[in-house]
Amino acid sequence: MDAELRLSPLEFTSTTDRVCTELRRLIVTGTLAPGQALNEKSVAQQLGVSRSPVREAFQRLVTERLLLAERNKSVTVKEFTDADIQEIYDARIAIETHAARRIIDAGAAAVTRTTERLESALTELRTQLDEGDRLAVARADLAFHQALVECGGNSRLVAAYELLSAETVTCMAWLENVKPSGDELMQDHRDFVDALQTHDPDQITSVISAHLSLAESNLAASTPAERASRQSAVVPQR
Amino acid sequence: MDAELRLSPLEFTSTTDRVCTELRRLIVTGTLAPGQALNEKSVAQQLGVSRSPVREAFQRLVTERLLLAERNKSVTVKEFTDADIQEIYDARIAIETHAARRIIDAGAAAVTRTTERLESALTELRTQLDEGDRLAVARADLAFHQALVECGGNSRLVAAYELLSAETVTCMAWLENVKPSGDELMQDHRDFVDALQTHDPDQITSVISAHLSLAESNLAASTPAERASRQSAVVPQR
DNA sequence: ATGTTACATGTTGTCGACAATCATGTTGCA
DNA sequence: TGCAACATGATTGTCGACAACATGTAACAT
Repeated sequence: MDAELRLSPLEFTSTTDRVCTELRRLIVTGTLAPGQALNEKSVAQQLGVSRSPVREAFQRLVTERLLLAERNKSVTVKEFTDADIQEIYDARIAIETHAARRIIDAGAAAVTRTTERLESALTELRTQLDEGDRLAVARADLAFHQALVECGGNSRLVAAYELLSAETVTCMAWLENVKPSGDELMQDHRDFVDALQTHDPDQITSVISAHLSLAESNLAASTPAERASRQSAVVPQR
Repeated sequence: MDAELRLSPLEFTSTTDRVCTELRRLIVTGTLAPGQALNEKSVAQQLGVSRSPVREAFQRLVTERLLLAERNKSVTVKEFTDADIQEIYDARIAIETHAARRIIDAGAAAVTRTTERLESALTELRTQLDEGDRLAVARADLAFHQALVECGGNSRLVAAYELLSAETVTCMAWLENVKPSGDELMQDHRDFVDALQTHDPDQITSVISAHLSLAESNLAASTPAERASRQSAVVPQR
């Protein structure tokens, strides 16, 4: 009967999921300004859905720390202080160093496998650097680090790290990051990979700490990016 | 005028918050069985609220990994496998060791302050041990570790650790934990505090790893707790 | 007896509406 | 002119209703 036409897996995604994804995108790309209040009705109308899924998406994004909720007040896009940036990078150090140690503990094969993934992430980073899109570079950078954490094999730490990644990108989107040159950035990540291959936990730990501390100070030293251009496209309705 | 009756700070908590708190309590105490399906209407009726706040609470608890959601299916209470337990304790090691290192980095004053908090947590643990309530002991144990993480000063890691704590308690509530004797447990935590006072990062790191690895194997070796008694009090409506 | 179809029931996903709360601007009065 | 009280409008919190979906049961055909 149905021998020939083998159909696709066919995947549905809930409305809440899509709202969530879209809002997350708008936040991490900086399209929605920090501190920006999000009107439920307005967001719902512009996305063409009702308020229920929007509210549920808000709930999720609040626990993801991208939105801030206060009773009887509109949720607002989270604003990041210097202290936040410090915390984010500190937490990233905690998770990355742990992942690296676990990978080394797991033996040479695990290190090799990780190295391959990191190399491929590096290639992507180089591509994006040549491309020139600031945010795409930031995402490729983060993808590199995320690959390391994933190789650590702890899904809970991966989840925690994803939240930190989203926060990091959000910060970068709103601060004119005093980025090192592309070559410097690449070299810095190469050192990272090399350190992993020494199989020395303390070595890789100090390299990670140094790498992230540097990135943190680069970010903290940045100035707020003016962007009257892409003014919040999802709220003005007043 | 209003000199005499000075009123309270007066705090309101949203319905969603209360639903969330109540469900969390039922889950971590094991009143709700792992795998148990939660009917929205039934839960709403029994809590005396409508489905909206219940659904929003579900959203939060899903991101807290206490509930599991599937499209067009009832959310279910998360079930934990041995792999989960392994992950949870591994993640706890990552966060606790990092916190300890940061506390030591912060200097002698920070270590002293931390020690005081840990001592007070130990006193509470002793009290609960004498009391004899298994779950209360587990909570006191977790409170000790949580105090350490809080002293680390990174609110994001504290938040991540709270999720892990809740998962840990849930596991303990459902497994007949082969607990060491009260004295052993106390001594183990005392060693923990002593290690911190050496101000040696590697020392405290290995003690934490050993402590949590031991706790993990105790938990993993446990047998599922039969509890026909306190059968799920919030769902039967059929 | 077995497998399939159609139906019946219950549950989730989504929506619009109402009540409670908050923000704002205006009026009244000292 | 300044402050307080009020009126007004908008926004959130909560609710009940309906549609879409999934599951279990009965009828039917092979």
